[in-house]
Amino acid sequence: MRYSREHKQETHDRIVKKASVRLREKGAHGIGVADLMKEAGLTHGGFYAHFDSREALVIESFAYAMDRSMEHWRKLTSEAAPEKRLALIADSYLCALHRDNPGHGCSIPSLGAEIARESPKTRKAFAGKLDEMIEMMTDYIPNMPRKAARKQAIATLATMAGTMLLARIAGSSELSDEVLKAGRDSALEGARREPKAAAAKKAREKQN
Amino acid sequence: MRYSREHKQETHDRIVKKASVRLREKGAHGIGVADLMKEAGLTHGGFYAHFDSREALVIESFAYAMDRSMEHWRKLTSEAAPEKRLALIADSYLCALHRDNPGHGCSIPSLGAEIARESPKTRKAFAGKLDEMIEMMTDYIPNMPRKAARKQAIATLATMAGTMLLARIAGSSELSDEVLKAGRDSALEGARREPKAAAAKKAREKQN
DNA sequence: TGTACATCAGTGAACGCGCGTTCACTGATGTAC
DNA sequence: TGTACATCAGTGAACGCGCGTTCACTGATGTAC
Repeated sequence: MRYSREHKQETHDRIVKKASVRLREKGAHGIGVADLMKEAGLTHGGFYAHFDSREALVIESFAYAMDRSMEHWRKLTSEAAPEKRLALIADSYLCALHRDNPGHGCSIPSLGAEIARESPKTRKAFAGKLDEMIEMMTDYIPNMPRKAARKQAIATLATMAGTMLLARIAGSSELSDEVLKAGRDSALEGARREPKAAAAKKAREKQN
Repeated sequence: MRYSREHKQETHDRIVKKASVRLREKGAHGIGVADLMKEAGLTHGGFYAHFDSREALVIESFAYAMDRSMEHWRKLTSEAAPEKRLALIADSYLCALHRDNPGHGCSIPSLGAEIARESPKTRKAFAGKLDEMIEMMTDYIPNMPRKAARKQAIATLATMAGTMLLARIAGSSELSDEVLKAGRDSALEGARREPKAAAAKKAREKQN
């Protein structure tokens, strides 16, 4: 190798990083290879030294974005009490800052629909990251049997993503703020109430 | 006019109707003018006798689709007891048939993200229909002050749209069925429990 | 240490293609007489 | 009723443009000696 061993990897990572922002902003088909390369300070010709196709970049970019979301959640919750973690995530997700900056936000509301229409390969890559995200949220729901917690995690994530989608359709209007607020209050409802099984278990533990 | 008075309008409506299906299936940018006209049994040249631009067709098509969704809900609930209406809508929304046939389903999960990125004109048209839909769902939540009902309607719609989005990302896998089920059980939670204010009002009414 | 050579990340012109849009034309149909 | 004319929804070739992809080339850098 002529360039230092890390050089190519660094460039590759820079392209993915910049692309992940612009793709979330403009949509999976909303920006071309030439512009994406320009974002990384390069010309379009070099693209295929790094990726087999445009679609390959799309896959890497949204996987990167999903990883950043999960990393963000991890940091956000690392020092919080277990029962407060899910609320921290939901509140930081359902805010105007996230709504107005899709480029640095969750890929599900910004790219989900388009990715679901892509090739099975692309869709499955997204589905895998989705499952990771669900598993992560499940870990943040304490005092519930795993199965019930996972169900609640899915419902909360769906409410979060759906609320963000509606809020972005509404723009940054009064309606949009109303939507965000309604979603925020609703997202955690299921997790807040302690289900019977968990309550019973807790009671048993107290007795011992 | 040479052709019968209704002829042009009929053709126009046919284009919109067919386009609304294909656009929901393929995305707001996923199919071209020529193919959309072919769907209606026409050639692309005649397009601009009916629409100012491709974007104008997109606006008409999703408005048509949103109206069809609301009409469907109206029929679905017309003969049901008031307290069962929301559940009927949520159950018919969160089924595999809807997931697997985006072309005949709700525009929010299929077109929402793309429309949110379009021109203000397009986005506002969508936002208007969204508000109509919220108002309609609010009417289907009985025994609640209007304001609380509207909040619940937004939350339920967000959960429905978000669940469908996640389910489509997951394809038609086991995960996808799990997502649909979790969303179905969660969508109505808020509406099922009677809030204090409504309960108090009911009690007062009983007393009189 | 200095020089000649090899490598390969990155360049930029070029490719075929499909897109949204325009436009001169057609021909079926309604109207005038 | 029949005929000549006017209209205009629809046709299909053509337009400029931007896209994803290819490819011959460049030149900065690492390596061999």
